Amino acid sequence: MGWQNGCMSRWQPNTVERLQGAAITLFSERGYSDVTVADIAGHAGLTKRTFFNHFADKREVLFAGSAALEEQVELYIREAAAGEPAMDVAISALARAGQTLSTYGEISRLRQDVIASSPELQERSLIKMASLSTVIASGLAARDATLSHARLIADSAVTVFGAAYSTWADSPASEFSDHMQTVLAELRSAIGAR
Amino acid sequence: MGWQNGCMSRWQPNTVERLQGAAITLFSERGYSDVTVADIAGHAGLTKRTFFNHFADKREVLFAGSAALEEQVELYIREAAAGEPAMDVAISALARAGQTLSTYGEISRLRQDVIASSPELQERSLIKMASLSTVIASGLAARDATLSHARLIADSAVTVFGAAYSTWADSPASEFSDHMQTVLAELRSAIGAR
DNA sequence: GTCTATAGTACGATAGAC
DNA sequence: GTCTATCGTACTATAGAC
Repeated sequence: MGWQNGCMSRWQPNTVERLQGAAITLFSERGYSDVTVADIAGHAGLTKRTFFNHFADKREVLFAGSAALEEQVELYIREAAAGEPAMDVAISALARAGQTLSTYGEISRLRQDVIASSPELQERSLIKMASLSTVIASGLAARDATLSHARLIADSAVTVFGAAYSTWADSPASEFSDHMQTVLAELRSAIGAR
Repeated sequence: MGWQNGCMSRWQPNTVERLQGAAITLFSERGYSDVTVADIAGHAGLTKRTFFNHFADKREVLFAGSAALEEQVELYIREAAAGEPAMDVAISALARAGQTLSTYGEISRLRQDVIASSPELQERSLIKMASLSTVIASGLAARDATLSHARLIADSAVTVFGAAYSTWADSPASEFSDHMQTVLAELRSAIGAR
């Protein structure tokens, strides 16, 4: 057991991150359903009890960052200039908040594959995206638009975010915001040509 | 009890539709969680056993048409002209398939409100929309695009579909495809101005 | 049908940091 | 002393194997 840090803390730091890392590693190796919560906790030098102290259920370990992401997005939308078009506000808020994802790096690809392999994880992912969209829609509606218009913009921006995340996860060294802009351009040309 | 039809059938017709109608009526009156499956079945002159013969669970009664919708959309995409832009194919397939919704008429508004009132119904709705998007993406990928491009188009088209459904449900006498075109134009102007 | 493994919960105890 | 993060144990519910 490791007293790695200078002070005499009894516990290793970064509990949540260690659990996330252990979970993604084990899920990738053995598959989501063949890994127990006890396995994950043990791999991180912790117990099942502690796992559930940090995550409401087994799926949540893969979505731990989503609350922070939402908060950031909400903040960026509030900070945006008053006259800026709603779609630009939403896209750049997501692009900026998404930069934080770069701390995960290579893990993101594994995470994507794990989620793609399990219906219950895909379901949870959908819920997280919908929640993110709701946050954005509220933020935009508070600025200028009607709620239904804001929802349309928010849903579309989150669609772009999801696509950008997919391509970015395949080359996590690249800039996330570049992927956002690329996907946005792709969508614009698909929808705009008339 | 009604022997309404000329032949000597023991059962009233339109079992599924009656169950749907009963469910939406009762859900609207009492709220989703305060209505049991037995209530719904009884209201339609049937039993709980029959309900589960037609629907996998309580939620499914509100999403019974989705499989047929997917099949129609899939067909329309296969039938589309080869050179047509992917987004146009997706949008018009959804617009055409959505016309079938007009048989529900006023019920649609109630259905929307019920879904909006229950997290577990919203969750199911998300899954249905994602499934619809997957069908569209497959269809488009078979035509021309890469899968990731097809997914972007499909997700966006389904977003438009969802928004169009919301506004249409508020005035179900109007043409569904008009709502699709209106929302598409709304999105185009939000995303396109540069 | 029984049996088993696992998810998830509840309550308390412990050991440090401050 | 308080606060917080961990751990121990016992419990319920449920899904799958048999």
